[in-house]
Amino acid sequence: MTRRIFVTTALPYANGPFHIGHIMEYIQADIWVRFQRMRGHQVHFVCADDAHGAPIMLKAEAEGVTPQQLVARIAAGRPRYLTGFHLSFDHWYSTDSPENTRLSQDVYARLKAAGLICKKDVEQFFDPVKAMFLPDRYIKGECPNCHSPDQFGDACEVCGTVYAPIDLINPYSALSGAKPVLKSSEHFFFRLSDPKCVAFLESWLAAPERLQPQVANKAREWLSGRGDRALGDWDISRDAPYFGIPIPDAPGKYFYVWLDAPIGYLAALQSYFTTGKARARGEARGFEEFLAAPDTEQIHFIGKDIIYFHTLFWPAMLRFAGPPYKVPNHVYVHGFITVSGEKMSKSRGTGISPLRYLDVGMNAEWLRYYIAAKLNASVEDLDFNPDDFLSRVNSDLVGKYVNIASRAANFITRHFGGALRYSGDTGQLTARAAAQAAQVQESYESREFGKAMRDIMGVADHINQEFDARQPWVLARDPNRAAELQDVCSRALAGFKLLSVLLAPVLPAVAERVARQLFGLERPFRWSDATVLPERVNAYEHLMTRVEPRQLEALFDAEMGAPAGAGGTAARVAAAASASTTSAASAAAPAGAASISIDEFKRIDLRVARIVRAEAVAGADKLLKLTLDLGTEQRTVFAGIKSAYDPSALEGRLTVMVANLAARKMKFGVSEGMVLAASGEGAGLYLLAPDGGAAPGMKIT
RNA sequence: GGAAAGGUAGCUCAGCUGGUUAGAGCACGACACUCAUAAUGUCGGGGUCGAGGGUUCGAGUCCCUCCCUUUCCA
Repeated sequence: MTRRIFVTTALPYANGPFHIGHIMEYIQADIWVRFQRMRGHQVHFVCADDAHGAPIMLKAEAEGVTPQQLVARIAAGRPRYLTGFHLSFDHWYSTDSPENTRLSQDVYARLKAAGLICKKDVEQFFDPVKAMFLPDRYIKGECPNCHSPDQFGDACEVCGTVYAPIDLINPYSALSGAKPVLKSSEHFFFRLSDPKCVAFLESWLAAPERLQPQVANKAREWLSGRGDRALGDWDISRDAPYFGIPIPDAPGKYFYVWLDAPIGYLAALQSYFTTGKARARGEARGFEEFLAAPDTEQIHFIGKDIIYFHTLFWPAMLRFAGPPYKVPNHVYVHGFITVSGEKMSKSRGTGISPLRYLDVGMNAEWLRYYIAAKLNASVEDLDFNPDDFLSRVNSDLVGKYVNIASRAANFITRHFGGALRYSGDTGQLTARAAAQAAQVQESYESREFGKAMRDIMGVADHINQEFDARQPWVLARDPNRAAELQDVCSRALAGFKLLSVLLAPVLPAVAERVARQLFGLERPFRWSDATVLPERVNAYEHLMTRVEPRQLEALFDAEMGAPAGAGGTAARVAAAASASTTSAASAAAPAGAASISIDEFKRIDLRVARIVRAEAVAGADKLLKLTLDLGTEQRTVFAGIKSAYDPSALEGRLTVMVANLAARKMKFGVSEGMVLAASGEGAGLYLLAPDGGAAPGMKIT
């Protein structure tokens, strides 16, 4: 039976380019989608830019453009990523669209008719200069707990206390600097706490297989909260000025961006239908009929940071809006991606830049494979480790997989003109392939991609072993054993075809080249090709190059300029990152980008350190290897100060180091921080030193 | 503070409902091989499965306590 599947990824907020977290989510969903399509199922894979909300409005204002212009500019940059990483979305749309306006207002009207909308007065901070209510992130002030200055209105970044903006001491507007005043306004609420909502969600969450167990548990926890953790109603309105969708019959009121963002999934789907693309995919029904159909599977891939919205608000909205709206069949949640074990910090950088990855000439399919190899169906985080990436991609993809075609096809081309021929019984061969394909199929279906990749590489190992055992290079020297040689190579190439089919969801471009060029098919692989023995091959052309360490260096090095005296100890920028839709926390950059706040400065752990040993580095003309004593520990730091200092003159001196700089592997060893030095236009480097009396380990504030 | 997930070889990770000497890949060492853009094969070293208790004939796998990491608390 052909499944009809409507798949989305989380809508990315349109205030900036994609980061590696977005790309990871899209790759995960894309692999699953391609797998389903290969199985012959009908998949409609859509996404959209999440365009509304205060951060975009304010960012546009700061840039002197309209929000629409800002969003259009961001949207214009999307295709490069989508094609670059082989992401097979059928349609990419925007929440700032007529479809979304109509759908959002429709859903709202239905919820209102169902008695699930209520109004309450809310007292909020108001910026008298900008004449607008301030979101929490745009109010700053002194933390009521630890008294750190310049903290955001929702939580203190220094001590971690969570509070309301009203609790801040000496609050000020991050937009105008003005002192905000409390002002009351009528807000609209979605009555999530209504008993019928709660009852519905309890049963929805209880459906087996609908959600990962951890996710369902988390949602249940929220649902059954007591006391101050009790389930609250959801504030869905914002006052003008606001970039969003107007609430019908409520002048000056707009839907909160999170109300219309998930509805954007449906708006994108509708636009996809009206542009005729759904028909092209073989869907004859109209948008509403498709959406309402019981056999339509609605599946959302999201990051773990937006579980609340997708497992409580979203299904409840859909359920009580009624047909044609239908609740999601599955919400599949993934963790974050970290880089070298560190998470991203928005104030420190954005991790691996996906565009830079492409620009330095790295192959998108390497990343797709690497991510697939480390993904499973749980909500766990995934780490991008450069060394691991290098060895994994090179040995699995080039050494094991691609190599099979290379070593076997050459014999066939040279000795048999491309013809494959199998001696003896091939039933066992196809039966084994069928069993292996079935196992991998199950892993793809359940999003256990790591297991799928392990199993596939196990198959590749097997093929290599059998090939080796029969020593075709020896057979090739004996004309009497030609049939044997042909059999060995044919079996290896049948195996290679099997592998290519199994890897096709992950490596779509390579698989298509294999299908068309090597095996002469006139279409890409289908899943059923896995067990069809090939009959001939064309001359082998190389399919994939190895990852060069140099490329990884280029990927990371240029992320940040190397500060003077640091000998290139630029931090390997960490990246966590979910591909989330609007986060209430996504604040706009403060005007005057060059300045940083005190809390950003405080992230840098500067310490007094004693240089206990300084030595020249063999083979490096600028570097000195320093051993620094921090009082409690010793660090090795490579510093580019050889031109200015004689090593022996440094020993015993006190200086200042950055103690929390991510360790960086250099040619000569690992540098665990950097020392600070001054330099001007000309030659000359001047190491910083504290006044007398300072001791190693002291913090510089 | 409340809650969740995780802590298994140098690295990245498998280990389902408890059952023989704890597995894979990479890295490392030795050997073999030479068809392959130095790929492949064989063998090997290496882990008191975060710590400590407990249940059990038997625990990485269940229970308790603690430590560490990450995350969520709209």
